[in-house]
Amino acid sequence: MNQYPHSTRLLVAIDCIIFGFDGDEIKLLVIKRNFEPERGKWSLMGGFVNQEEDLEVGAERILYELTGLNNIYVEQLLTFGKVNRDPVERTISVVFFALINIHSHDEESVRAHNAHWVSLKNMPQLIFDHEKMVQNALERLRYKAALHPIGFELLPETFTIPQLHKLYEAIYGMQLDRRNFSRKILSTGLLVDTGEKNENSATKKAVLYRLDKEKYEDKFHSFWYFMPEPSA
Amino acid sequence: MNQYPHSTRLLVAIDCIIFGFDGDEIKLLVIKRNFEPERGKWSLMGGFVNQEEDLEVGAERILYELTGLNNIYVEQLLTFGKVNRDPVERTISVVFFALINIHSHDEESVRAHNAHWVSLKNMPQLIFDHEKMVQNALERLRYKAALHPIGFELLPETFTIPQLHKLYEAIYGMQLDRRNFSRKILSTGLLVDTGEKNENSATKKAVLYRLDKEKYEDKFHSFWYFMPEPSA
DNA sequence: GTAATATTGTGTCCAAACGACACATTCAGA
DNA sequence: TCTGAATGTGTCGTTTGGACACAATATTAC
Repeated sequence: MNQYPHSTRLLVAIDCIIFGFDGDEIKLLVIKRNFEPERGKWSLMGGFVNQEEDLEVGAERILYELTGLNNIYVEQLLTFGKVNRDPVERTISVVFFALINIHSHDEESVRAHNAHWVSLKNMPQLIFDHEKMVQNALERLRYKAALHPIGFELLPETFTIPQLHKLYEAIYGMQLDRRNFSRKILSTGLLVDTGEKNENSATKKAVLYRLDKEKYEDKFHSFWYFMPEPSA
Repeated sequence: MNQYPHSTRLLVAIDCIIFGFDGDEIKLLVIKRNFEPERGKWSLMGGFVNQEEDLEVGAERILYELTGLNNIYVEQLLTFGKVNRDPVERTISVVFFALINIHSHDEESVRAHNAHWVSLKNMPQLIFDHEKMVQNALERLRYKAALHPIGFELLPETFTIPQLHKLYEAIYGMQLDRRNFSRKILSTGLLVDTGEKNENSATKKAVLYRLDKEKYEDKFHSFWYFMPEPSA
């Protein structure tokens, strides 16, 4: 098996950025470590890569372990590998970032792992280089959400345009004109009117939409704004 | 040192996508392997991560070894880690992609490594999952070049707008209106007229421009097109 | 039951940007 | 000096985007 005997082998970890949206701001799911090193400190959910496990499978295993969720939006972010990033032993960390509906996870499992949703504006200190990972993930989220219809992953199956509007304001930390936003979103043709209305509202009830899955799949890899489709 | 004794350690490699532009099309620098396994086949330039070496440093070392170049544009792409991607032994590969001026590298060194520039449209078979890596890098190049002033990395210090135009047509594999492209590029304010002209031309000589480095640094992380700057 | 208030849906207007295209200019070579 | 190919600049009509007004809906207060 070992035909590359000259080279050193390293620990390979997976860390997961898990974003949710509570209706007001973007939140991050972090755990309070109950193991050494850094017991009691805040950290991203993570684990080591198993010998016979693909990286993506490992990420899904770790996400499932914490949230009880399958089939969620996951994408590989970057790999962090500074020599001294883990004081115990050199460890390469492949970071994934996931978007979930904040109300859909398994409460039991989250409690068992000592996990909590924290606000990005008010984030506790995280171990190692985990804060850099989060910063990087936030940039990626902003990047992608500006170009691809990715925001829906943070909302329930059906949602209103005002909810979507608040989500985008939270992602970019800025105010967006309500009416122009609505026009832009509707012009994508990705939203389908369910005919129902949001009963939770205290005033005028907003129309509930759902994603047009087919158009979503089709359009996902195209830019919303800039370029005509590359050909080859 | 080994305080994570339960976990398996894996080989970690670095592979480098190196793009160049010959005036007509995007080219990729690949090597003909003179070592096992897969001796004699085409492959990306790569190497293993050293015990005491950051990933970025490793990538720069490998790029320097092949091209003799420092201070070139390098960015981490993705990490490939399928269990059986390397038939010899499980190896995680962190892939970087680099953009260089195709005429600036060290000819000696490239020859010594059996390296060649190949056309993307006419690419030979590559070993392992290297073709996927290239495909992925091409997508990233298209993505970034549409949003950030990254194309200049593939051109010499001074260049003409027709050259830049051809570069973008090559990147996207499509025709772009010459006049509209020119207007768009000039409106970014990133180009400085050097006062000189391209003496190689057989007809009307085009004006040579160079990058305004300061504006380049300032604007690099902002989108060209879509969003107003995110605040926090 | 009616008024007040907050929220949602739709529309208007003007300026900026974009794509399609015309025309004038410059250079090498016939 | 004429010709052809490439380069630089401009025009025009359409579309898009941002700023903003107004109407419709539902809850609550009186």
